[in-house]
Formats: sequence, C-alpha cells, structure tokens
Amino acid sequence: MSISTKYDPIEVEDKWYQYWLENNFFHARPNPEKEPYSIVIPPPNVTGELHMGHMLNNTIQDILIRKARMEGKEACWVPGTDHASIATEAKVVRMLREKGIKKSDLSREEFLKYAWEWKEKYGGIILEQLKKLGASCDWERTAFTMDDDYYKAVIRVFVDLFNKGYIYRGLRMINWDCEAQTALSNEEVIHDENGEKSILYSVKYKIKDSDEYVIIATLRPETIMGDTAVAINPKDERHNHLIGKKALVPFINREIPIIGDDYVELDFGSGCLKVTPAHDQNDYEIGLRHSLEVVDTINLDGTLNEKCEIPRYVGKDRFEVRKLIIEDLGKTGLIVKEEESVTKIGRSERTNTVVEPKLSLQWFIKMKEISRKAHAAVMEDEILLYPTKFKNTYNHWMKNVRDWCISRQLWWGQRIPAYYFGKVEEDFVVAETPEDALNLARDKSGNSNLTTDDLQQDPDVLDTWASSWLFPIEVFHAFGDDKFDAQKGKLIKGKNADLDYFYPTDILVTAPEILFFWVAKMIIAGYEYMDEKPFRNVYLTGIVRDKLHRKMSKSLGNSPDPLELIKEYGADGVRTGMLFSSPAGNDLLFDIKLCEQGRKFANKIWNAFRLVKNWKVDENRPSDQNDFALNWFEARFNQALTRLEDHFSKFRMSDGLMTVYKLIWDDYCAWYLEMIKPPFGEPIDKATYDRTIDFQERLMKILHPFMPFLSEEIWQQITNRTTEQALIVSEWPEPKAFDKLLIDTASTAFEVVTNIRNIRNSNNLSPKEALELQILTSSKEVIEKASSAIQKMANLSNLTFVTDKPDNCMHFVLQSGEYFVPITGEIDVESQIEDLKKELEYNMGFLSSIMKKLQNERFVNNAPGKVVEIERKKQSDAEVKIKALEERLAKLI
RNA sequence: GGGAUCUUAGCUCAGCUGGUUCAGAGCACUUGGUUUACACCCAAGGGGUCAUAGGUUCGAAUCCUAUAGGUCCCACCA
Repeated sequence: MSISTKYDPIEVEDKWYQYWLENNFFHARPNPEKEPYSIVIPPPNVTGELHMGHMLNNTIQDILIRKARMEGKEACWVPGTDHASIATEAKVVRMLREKGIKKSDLSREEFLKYAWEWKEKYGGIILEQLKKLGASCDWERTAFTMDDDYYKAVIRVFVDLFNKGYIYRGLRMINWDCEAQTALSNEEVIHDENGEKSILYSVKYKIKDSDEYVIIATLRPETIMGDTAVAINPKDERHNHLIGKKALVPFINREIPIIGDDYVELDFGSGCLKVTPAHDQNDYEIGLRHSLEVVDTINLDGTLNEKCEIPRYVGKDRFEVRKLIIEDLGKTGLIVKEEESVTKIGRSERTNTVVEPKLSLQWFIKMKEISRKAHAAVMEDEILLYPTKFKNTYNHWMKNVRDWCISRQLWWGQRIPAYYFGKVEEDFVVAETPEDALNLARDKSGNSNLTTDDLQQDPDVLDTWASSWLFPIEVFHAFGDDKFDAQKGKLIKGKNADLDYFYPTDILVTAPEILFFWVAKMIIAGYEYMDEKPFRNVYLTGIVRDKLHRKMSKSLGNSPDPLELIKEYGADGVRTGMLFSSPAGNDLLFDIKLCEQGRKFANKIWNAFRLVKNWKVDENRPSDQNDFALNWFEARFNQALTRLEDHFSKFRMSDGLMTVYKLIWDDYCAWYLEMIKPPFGEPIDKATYDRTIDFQERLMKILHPFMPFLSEEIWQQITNRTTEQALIVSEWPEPKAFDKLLIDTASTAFEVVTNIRNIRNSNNLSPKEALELQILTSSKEVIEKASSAIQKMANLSNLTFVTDKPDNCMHFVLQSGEYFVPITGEIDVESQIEDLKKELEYNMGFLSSIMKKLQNERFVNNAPGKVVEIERKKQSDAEVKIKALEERLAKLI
C-alpha cells in the first residue's frame, strides 16, 4: 500500500463536509441531558461575498463550536443573512440602472419584486462559501432578517416600543444623502482623516441703519440665504458691541439679529459666525437656544428651492450655486478674503456624496432609559468583552448615548408601521396591521367613517440594525403571537423550547467596528425582551489588513479571493494561516505565507500519520526500551492540553493553535516519533504501537477544531469507524495530571542530544557516524533514565559514566554534569580554547551579578526566602560550572 | 479638543497580580545536510539597553510621572 507523501486537501475536504452534513452532525436541538452551547453568526449581507474578515470570524466561531460539540455540549451555531437595507438597495438600484431602469420609474411593489429576485439569486452564495471553509453551522436554522416571521417580529417590536414611549417622531438635524435620498446615521458618514481642501470665504454683511459691516467666514456661501442670525462670542472685544443690532443678509436683505453665543470661537475666521439653523447641526442648536427662525433653502435632492428668494439659484445644485454666489458676491465686492482651508467634511459611506445636514421628520428611539441595563451589564462583567480594552470604549459610548434615528428613506426593509390619516403631523397611529391601524385611527380621530383608503402608511423602512438587533432572539422564532405578552412587552418564558434552551448564547464573534451599531443594540434588545443578556462573551476580532497595514478591501484590490486560497492551500491551511497571526482583538496582518505554513503543517501531520500507518507490528518484540519516550509524551501531551484549555478559556485562539502546532511538530514528530521509530524495515513492538495510535488519536482530537478536515481524514484512516465514532462527535480529552519531573528529565536529555549534534556540526561529523559519550556527573540517575533515548537520538555507540576527565575529547558542561565526546579526527584546540574562554567569561559575569545581589544585605533581609534561595542555588551552580570550565581550559592550555 | 490603547529580535506578537517561563514564540535569516514519514523536510546557529527620561523598590519589560511616536473611538471650528 502506498499513500502519497503529499496531502491533498481538495477531495478530502469535500468528502468530509458532505459526510458531516449527511449525518446531521451540525444540527442541534434542546436536550435536557446536555449542556447547551450556542453561537449566532454575525449575519453577512445577503448579497455579499465572502471576504477575509468573514474567513477569520467564522474560523474562530467554528473552532469554538466544534470544541464545544466534542465536549459533549449541544452545540448550536445558527447561520443567517442580513437584508442590509442600504447596501442591498444600492446594489439593486445599480443593477437596474445597468438595465436602463430607473428606480423612480418603478412602483414600490415593482422595485421590491426586483429586490427579492436579486436576493434569491445571490442570497445563498455567501453561505455556500462558508461551507467550503468548514463552518459547522446548523443549516436547518438558517435565518434571514426579512423572513416573514422575522419581519413581523421587527414590526411587533416597533409597535411595542412605540407603545412603551421609547419611539417618537421628531424634527432632527440628520445626515442627508442627496443622491440616495436617504437619511444616514452618523456611523454611515465617513470623514476623511486628512480632510478635504476647501475655500473659506470672508463675506461682508451690512449692519442695519449704519455704514458698518460685519465680516463672517463661511465654507458654504450657498447657504447664506438661509441665514437667520449672526453670532459673536460675548467675550470678543472686537465685535461684542454689535450684539443686539441687526445685520442684513446679502442680496435678499433679510434682517437678522446679531446674537451673543460662546459657541463661537474667538480665533477662527473673523470671529463672527453666520447662523443657518436649517443646514448645520451646530447652527441648529444655536437656533434652538435663541429661538431663531429656520429657513430651509435646500431640497432633498440638493438643489436650492424658492425660499432662497433668488430665482437664478432656484433648482440648481448646491455646489453649482456656490460657484454662482461667489461670482455674484465678488461682483458686488462683498468678498473680502478667500483662503484655503482644510475641512473634515462628511461623505456618504454608500454614495460618496457630500452629506447635507438637513432638518427632517424622522423616527427615533430614545436611548437613555432603554440602554441602562445594557450599559451596566458590560460594566459589571455580566457580559465580558475580549479584549477588555473595549469595555472603556463601550462605557464612553453608552454614557453619551444619543437617540437612534431608525428611519431610512428606502424601500428594501421593514416598512415603518405608522399610518397617517389627517393633515396634522400628529394624525398618525402605529399598529402591526392596517386593520388595527384603522381601529386606532377611528378612535384617535373620532371619525368612525375612516376607511383603509384614508390611511397612508409611512413610506420609510427601518434601519437594518433595528432588525438585526433582534438576531440572537428571533433566530429562534421568538415573537410569535402566543409567545409575546403584548401587555408587558416581554417574551413569555416556557413557550419556546429552542429559545429557553439556547438563549443566552455563549459567545458573539464580531468586528469591533460594529460594537455600537450592533453589539450594544442586541444587548439592549436582550434585556428589553428577555430580561437577559444575549451572550456571555463578546470576542472582537481585528481587521484583516495586508502587509502594508492597509485594510483589505475589494476596492483596493489587495484582498485575495478566499475561495482561491482554499483551493490552493486547503481550508485547513487557510484556517490555520489566518489564526497564526491573530491575537485576540488585534488587527491581523495577513500574509499568504501563513497559509503556506498552514499547508505545510497539514503535510507534516499527514506524513507522521503515514509513518505510523506503515509500521509492521511484532507482537513478540519487547517494548521496555521505549518506556521513557512513552511516559514522557504522555506527560507532555497533558501539559500541552492543560495549556490549550487555558488558552481556550481566555479565547486566545492563536496561542491555542500554536500549542497544538508545537506539540505535534516538535514534541511528537521531532522527538517522540524519532525516539520510538524502529530501524528501517524492522517492525515495532505491540505496546509501543498501540500507545502511539492512542497518542495520534488524541492529537487528532485536539487538532480537530483547528483543522477539521485533515483530522477527520486521519482519524477515519487510523481505524475504521462507525458513524457514531466520527471525530467531529468524539470525546474531547480531559487534561490529566502530568509528571513534571519526567518532563524536566527529558529536557535535560534533549539538551545533551542537542550539544552532541552541535559537536557533529562544528566538526563536520556525519550523523551516521556513531559517537561515544562519557559523562562525569553527580546525578547519574537522571541520565540513566533517559540513556537509551539519548543514545538513539544522538547516535551514540556507547554511553558511560566516568570519574576522571578523559583526554582528546570534545567537551561541554551542563547543569547536569560534564560531557566528553572522544573523537578520532584532529581536534581544533585553538577554537576550543576560544569557546571555553567565552563561556567562562559569560559565567563569571553571571556569577558576579548574583554575588552583588547576595552581598546586598537589604536584598537578603527583605526579599522572600524563596527568592534568596533561588539566588543561592544559581550561585553554587555557576561556581560548579566555572570550576569545570577552568579545569578544562587549564588542561588544553 | 475628549477618551482609549500601544511602543519587546528583521516581521508579527506572548510575557496574568513586580523575583526560574525573564528576556520568549512563530516566521524570516545564516550554516550544514539526497539520515527511506515528510526538501511542504532534518539538524544547528546568530539576532533585543524591552520607545526615551525620571521616579518608587532590596529588585522594574512589568508599578508611577513626563516626553516622543503610532493606532482606534467619540466630538468637531463656521
């Protein structure tokens, strides 16, 4: 039988994924016999494609869920997708535009039909891609934030929050995207770090009934016609005499008050600020303080309207008007200065157009009250964030939480269930269905003749996060009619087996940039509807960057195609590659070399398996010469497993992988297998073979979460397994107590081996040439225990203990004793002397630093006895070593 | 402007409550190797005043203060 020396992941991976699926290993259901363990996936955008961030995220989740499954928990990983209203709508609009269809030519229903078609076509892609990665999601539970149930849940929650008084409709300064014609949340507005160049104009405003002028500075002259005041800092000696007078707006000569407000900076521009409440957040707030008139001169599409009073400007885009008005102001000599200025102007994340601050009627959630428990939960460690530094960030944000604008002027999403029936702003009702709305409207208006035709539903949809904040609850179909107590506004316990069993989930793995968008909001919803947190732990991954520290993105073109990567390196290789460089919470500098390292690791494991697989067993062969190796590896395995568990408990995935990596590569392959390996062609004894198989099985178990495919393949090849015996559902090993002394003995032995190999290296001695070793030591037992291993690993013909120092030897001194290797060839005495001198010098320096400490009375008196003891031991060890080196040196000279 | 956080080997990072895990790991690098499991490999080796300056202490990579530089979040000057 021959097995390839190269591990080929491609066929193996598809085979096992299919096998796991067919046997339903990913599916979980409430099981009172077992402890639940659940994770909900951060739902990717429904029309998105897998990128490196997803790869990292989902690898981590899969590792956790696989380990939990092996630990005998009922492990449930719920997958799903997010309808992502803005992103998806933008894509659909673009797609339609390419077909020559304008959104504005379509009815809402027609548009949604296209959107759903788009969703059906592309919606599943990303989940299929996750399967290639090995994600062991419970696919039967796949959720979509616009599923019928889910849609209803979101509406139900809106109505409930409205009835509880958390939702209100209000006039607010919002970020308006003139191109997409929608409001944007602050988070969707991008400010370029370096700012953008712009020109700051100084413009003269005449003072009424006077020849004086006031000079204001503005970046946005096109908003001049919306000015309703000029503000001056009352402390400003230069201008404060003007406060109380009136200024005249250029061209239209509107009289506006000159007011005092300390918002105005003394040393920016001219010190006088034109106040345009309709078009600037700060100006709006100044306006509120001084009860200023609001003149809104800009339309939703960014053109100016007739309120600007200048016909030449009406209907033209704000940027065009800027050019025109500068021309006009220039002609009349009103511009006194133009200077270059850099401003951190906001642009829409989606359309990249300059965001227009705009007053608009929007729906809001009052955040202060509703977020209180969510704030406390993190501060009091009811929910743990990894890494913990995000706790501070979270705190800062929650303390200063602002009301959440949840309406979006889009069609793709849950439509706001508010129905208008009259002329006045207050003439609306909020209800889950049009029928309920009609009843409410009849009550509210006192007009029992109202019909559904008199009701107009709000055209806007809800912010995506206002649906995905229910994800950890609603994936379990929580808000059904009989499960929700509308009176209390709570979900009823005991009505939903899945929810009762799996909620709260164990961990959420997501990106730090959506800590507030999504994580905080889920916590809020969790406490509001379940009186319970949605997850115990939050693991925040870093951003995947390239070697130049740039964020990997499609637009930069610096992101490899994940599926291509998987093809080339295998899913196992890519998974480990991602993890090799991924400390929790830090950005990951992705380097394709790491995937290569992952692939090499897979190959290494494969070959170790091949070696063992090909051994012939001889039942009659004695095994005692391997006792040391067997017992040592047993101890070493448990030591590593203990470490691994510790890493897992702190979500240090990268360290966990490295622990397994070193255990397999260094300890198992480089030392253990080499120690027990029979000479070529010879069989191995039964006892050693059996235990090696046992080791290999346990190694595959702890490898499985990281490299599920390779480990399952080897597992199944070691022995024929029944379905129930598949590795994916096998039992995770318990860390046992281990013999630390034995591990120390082994490292002493390995140190000896390394030194002998070193001697070979520096004397050009072939590893095939057997050497002799003579040892002068006071602790013979330690070496004796490991002597057969040392002989084998160092290729010694002979290992003897001596009482006198032999001549003509290569020589080294270790803590454990003095070692002599007679060699036949010429010994380079000069270089030996050189080396000895160096080593001696180092040890003398070491000793003197210790002596300094020990001679310091304050150290001896104050330091704990144990520490002093250690120093004394160091001293005597160093003295012994120095003595040996000196004697040796004397002999050579 | 407010806040957080970081600076340890060429690179990416570990180093928890100050003392044997104290100067570490992986990769990269150098040297040598056709040792029948693996050249996707083996063996050995060289790399660091722990950002800088002070302080606390018997003792500091670890605690404190300041400085410099980086990263992130929030707010934002018209």
